[in-house]
Amino acid sequence: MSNRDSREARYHHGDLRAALVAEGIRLLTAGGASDLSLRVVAGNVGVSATAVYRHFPDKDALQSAVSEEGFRRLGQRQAAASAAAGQGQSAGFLASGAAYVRFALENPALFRLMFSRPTAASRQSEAAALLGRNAAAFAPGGVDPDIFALQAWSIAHGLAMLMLDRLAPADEMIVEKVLAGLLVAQR
Amino acid sequence: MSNRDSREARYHHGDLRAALVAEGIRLLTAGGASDLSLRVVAGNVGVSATAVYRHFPDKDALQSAVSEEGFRRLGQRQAAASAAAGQGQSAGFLASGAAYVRFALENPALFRLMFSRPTAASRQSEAAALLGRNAAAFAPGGVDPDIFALQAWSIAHGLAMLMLDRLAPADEMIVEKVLAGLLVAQR
DNA sequence: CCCGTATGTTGATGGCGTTAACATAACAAG
DNA sequence: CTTGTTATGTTAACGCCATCAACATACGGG
Repeated sequence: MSNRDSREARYHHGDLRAALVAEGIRLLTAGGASDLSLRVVAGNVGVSATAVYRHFPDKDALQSAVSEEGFRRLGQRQAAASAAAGQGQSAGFLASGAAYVRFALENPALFRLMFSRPTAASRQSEAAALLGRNAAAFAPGGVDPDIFALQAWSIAHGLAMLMLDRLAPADEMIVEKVLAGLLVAQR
Repeated sequence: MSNRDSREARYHHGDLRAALVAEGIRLLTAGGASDLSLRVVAGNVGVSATAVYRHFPDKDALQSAVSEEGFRRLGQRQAAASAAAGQGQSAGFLASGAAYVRFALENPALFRLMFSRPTAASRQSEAAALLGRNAAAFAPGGVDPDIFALQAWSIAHGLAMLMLDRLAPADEMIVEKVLAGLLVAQR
């Protein structure tokens, strides 16, 4: 009997928090970081600006939630790419790095937001675990796997950033060559 | 005869543009990116907010000028570190990379601003030239020096960013180990 | 000396994040 | 079913922001 299914003009939204995060992601994907305003996000979801404060203490908290969702999606993309190229093999390792860079290029504003806050939550994600396993497997002899993991992350992250800033041409071929350098030492 | 030397309440400032950029750098060094507001920058320089528009078309242009000054300082630091450690030697190359990361850690907000805009002017700076020379000298056999240069820049830039975001511990020892990985292949 | 232009001023506008006060819907207890 | 509590929404207002328009001052070349 409840009209929970009818999406018409209900006073209570149902799952406003999720809707706000989704709209935030959408705005970031569509435009730049400055397009992410509380008023606009709320308005697009069909709710007054201050309703946001029932679910987030301030704008920064909303951005953190959006950022978290971004990390989740990035992790998925990396895992998928890694699996497709052969998990546990060096091709899978490189593919997960390339997926990282590709995600950044396809979602510039979201990626920037994810890494624009000193508040960036350290990811205990699957992605971090995957990186750890790969680092242990592919670190050249005598190199601390933790250091190697940081090298791998740094090179992918730095390359993504430089390409976003147009300081390097955003070319898939270049991505592969730059990332492959990591494994050269081991040949 | 001119009272140009007396700094007292002149209607015309003298070199407002430079003063605004300097104050912008100072604010960024002191605090976060959000502390950089036209009104505050202008106020601290002793001028009304709208005076800024006589020297910059909008806030973004002021930020670009501040960013440019940041790049100049970064280049200086790299050149100095490289010279001190032995220019043309691998130690000098590594030192310039470490200086890059150190600059980022010492000037978080400025560094972020410098790389926060798709508008980031590509640097035809001395720093770029230095990187090119080093890449040509130290690229492992069979590796395109341009690719090697991009690898070096990416790893330094990525490491700096990850440390700023506290996704890696900001430890000088770690910086050296991560950067040294670049040259391992050549041993 | 004087006038044109560069450089500064004040005042106003619309958008922003945020707070306070109020309104309504959902829900649990009697 | 009724009732009171709480979660979730609303409107109104505040102060800060970037920016614009109109006006004021001072520098420097004829």
